[in-house]
Amino acid sequence: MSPSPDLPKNYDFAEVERRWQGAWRDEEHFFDPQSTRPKFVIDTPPPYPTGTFHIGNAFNWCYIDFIARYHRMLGYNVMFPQGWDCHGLPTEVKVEEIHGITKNDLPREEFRRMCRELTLGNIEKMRRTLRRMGFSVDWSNEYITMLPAYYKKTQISFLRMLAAGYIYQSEHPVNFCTRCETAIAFAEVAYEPRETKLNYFDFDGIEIATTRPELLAACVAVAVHPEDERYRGMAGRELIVPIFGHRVPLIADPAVDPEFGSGAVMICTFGDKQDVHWWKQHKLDLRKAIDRQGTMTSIAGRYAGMKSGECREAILEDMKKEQILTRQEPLEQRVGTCWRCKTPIEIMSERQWFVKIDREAILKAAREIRWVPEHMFLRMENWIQQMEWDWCISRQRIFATPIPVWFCRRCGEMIVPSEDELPVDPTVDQPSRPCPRCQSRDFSGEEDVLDTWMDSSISVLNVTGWDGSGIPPLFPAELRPQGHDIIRTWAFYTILRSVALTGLRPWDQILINGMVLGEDGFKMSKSRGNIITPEEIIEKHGADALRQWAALGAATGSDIMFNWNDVVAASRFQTKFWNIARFVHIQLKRRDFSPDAPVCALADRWLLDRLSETIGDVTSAMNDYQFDRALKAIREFAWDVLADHYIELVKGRLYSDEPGRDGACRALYTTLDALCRMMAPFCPFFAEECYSYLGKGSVHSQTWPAPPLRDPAARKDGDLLVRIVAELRRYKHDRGLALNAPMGRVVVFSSPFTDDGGDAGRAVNAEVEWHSQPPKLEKVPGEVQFNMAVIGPRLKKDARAFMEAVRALPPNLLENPPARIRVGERDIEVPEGAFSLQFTYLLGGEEVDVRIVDDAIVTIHTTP
RNA sequence: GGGCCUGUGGUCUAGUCGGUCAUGACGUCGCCCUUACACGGCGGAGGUCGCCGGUUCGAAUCCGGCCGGGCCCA
Repeated sequence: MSPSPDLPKNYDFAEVERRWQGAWRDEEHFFDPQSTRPKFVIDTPPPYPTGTFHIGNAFNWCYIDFIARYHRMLGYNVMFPQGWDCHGLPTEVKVEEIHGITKNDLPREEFRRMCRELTLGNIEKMRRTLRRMGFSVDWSNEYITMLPAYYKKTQISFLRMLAAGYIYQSEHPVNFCTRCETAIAFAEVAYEPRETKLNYFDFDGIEIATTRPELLAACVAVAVHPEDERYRGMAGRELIVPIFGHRVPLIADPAVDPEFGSGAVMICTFGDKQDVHWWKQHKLDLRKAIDRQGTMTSIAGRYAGMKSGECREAILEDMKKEQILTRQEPLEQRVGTCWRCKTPIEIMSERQWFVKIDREAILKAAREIRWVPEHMFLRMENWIQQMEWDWCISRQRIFATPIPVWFCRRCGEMIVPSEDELPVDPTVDQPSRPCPRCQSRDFSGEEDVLDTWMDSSISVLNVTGWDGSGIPPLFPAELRPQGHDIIRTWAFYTILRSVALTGLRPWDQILINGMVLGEDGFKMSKSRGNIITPEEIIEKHGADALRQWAALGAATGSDIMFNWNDVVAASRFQTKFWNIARFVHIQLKRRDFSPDAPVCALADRWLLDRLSETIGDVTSAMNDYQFDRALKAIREFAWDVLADHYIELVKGRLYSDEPGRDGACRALYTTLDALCRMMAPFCPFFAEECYSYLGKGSVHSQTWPAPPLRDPAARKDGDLLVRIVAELRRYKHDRGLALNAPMGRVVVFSSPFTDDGGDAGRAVNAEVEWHSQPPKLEKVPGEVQFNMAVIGPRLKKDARAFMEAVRALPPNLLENPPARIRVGERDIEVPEGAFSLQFTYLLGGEEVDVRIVDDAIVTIHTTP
């Protein structure tokens, strides 16, 4: 308790944050596999290593770090791992850009090496931001999905699911991006509004409306609604496709909307998802008119070789020539596009790999997880329930985990490596044994690679120690923190994979955070120019201030608008608190005090009771992940209760050498200690710096504070004391008196207590006397105040009539209420505390001002 | 078109399993440089709690409808 240096006058966040960042050791945050303490494993989202850790990441990580630090203080063995989800198209594109090449110019392995190199550099940049933010990441559990140690596990998971029958390959319609030349999953399809033309043309006597004339060559049927009078009896007929001349059936299907266009629709393979339905249902032909590059195929006849867009124009032109195009009208529609490059997706039938989706099992596991906020579960539920196709996991890319499979060139047999041979790249490596069926050694390796979600959806298995079999030792994890934008992807796929590989839910709880919006209320984007980087904020106000913004800017789960004001307010709070700490430190040092001194003064016991209440509030808010409430409670307590009320009240006592001084010192010490601990998860640098002056080591190795004292009587009396002092200050303010100006004699008539240890008098610079007996004042009755919290529940319908009856009572009865009162035709019992009569008081003879504070009467004798 | 969320003083925001006086921050106005802090203190002004209707003694809070915003999906 004898840290000697005083706190500097100003808090220099830049110096302090730099110093502590350098002083803290990574080992302090390592998960301890040997420990017997309860575990708390967090399945941290592995970000995509773009090279910048943006503010949305920072926001998400703030929540995680609050939780990690809080749980460590509660005694948990916390794992806060950091992963990097490396594979994927953006890096491929970036590498092509940097080196001025296309991926097909180089051997696959060479291209991958370039991608890995870029990614490692990006990861290093992002690590720096993570450290600068003060995140207590467990770097001993870092993982990088593109490295063999990790993607080996991805391959094992693939083989396990393949063996278990979860994975199959099949020719099936998939979403396909012709620019990226790869299949994509539904989760990767973004819908965008586009203006297009609805073209009406004559189709062998029937008018058809279509937005995709270029697919005419792929037309396999025409459909009408079975009840549509216009086409009564025509189902089953054959029609000749204009321009191309092949024959297609006219079918009836209730899914056709008779109101749309002409009520007749052409079914192509494939224009949209509905076409796929009809194609399956009616067992129609398959005609591929567009290839993987978006070029028309040979079945498009004279249009073959054109890009689909050119083909559309050419066909419309030819329709005009043949005079079958009857009209065109503009149409607003939502087009499915590739979420990376915004190219409209095509639905194509391709041989692809799929993962079976077991809706019921996934839903069951999802229900076992505690969703915070609860309503986010509905998004998962809706997504699961409307899934129609299995998950397409194969991609035609390069920088990704290879699908570890070969095919025998002679007999077609599929060959998989044994698990101890992994990882493999089947385009480079060869099977270790000949084909089991035909003994051939001539193989072709699978060139398709895995969807990146196949990597990241086993993040939880990886961090919980999965070795490829059974249930990992730390499984399930305690918490998955993530944004609501990836519920249908990362959360969904992870649950799916955990169920498939372990039969269990992946986590006990999932905490969903909102999105960060720019100051203008829109999502941050380059095109809007409303991007703010974490570095920019840290530079101006420090990491702690940014962290406080994250905690306080929005209720958990809500989207949060970035707001400089909140950051500035956070740094002001730090300044305020710094001064509180400085004041306390000066007082503790000024004169020795006994750490065992009894805390008996009313104000001191009151402070400790309020502190205890605050600790309780903050604790329960933390347990519910209500960081805004938690930090708000801390701030309000520190600023209002401690600084503005308590310290103002006991200043005089602290300046004195009275014995009561020790009690105040103890109360302050206890309070400062507890506040530093509660702030530690939110602003780790600042809390550490303040705490260091207490000379008790790092605040981050302390336990979460326990309430020091519950004293309901002191609480009640102290509230009154504080209110009386506030009233006296207001009185001075109203009179134009300086707050420290002498104000003569004040007499407080209050029955609850008569001893404040002299605090009030010193605080308002007056001679304050306390009396338990009421003064001999002339009472003048005033307003009746009703307590609706009592009256409402007891009297319900009669409340209004009751209040009218009370108001009508004569003054003497109002002062001493009768047990029953006549309301209309009935006698009604008067509930206790139903109302109270306000009085104004006059003290005969002497000229005094009277103020009423709750039940206390305060007389102010301006002429002593 | 469907699902979920949301609409609170000039701005942002808390509160939404009903209880008189609606939270806080920023801004704004007035007074005060009181030996921790003017990045402070004290006090004030400012709100039909989106609109309409219903339930209730009582609605920001519950119910219905309408209007606006967001997210996810068709």
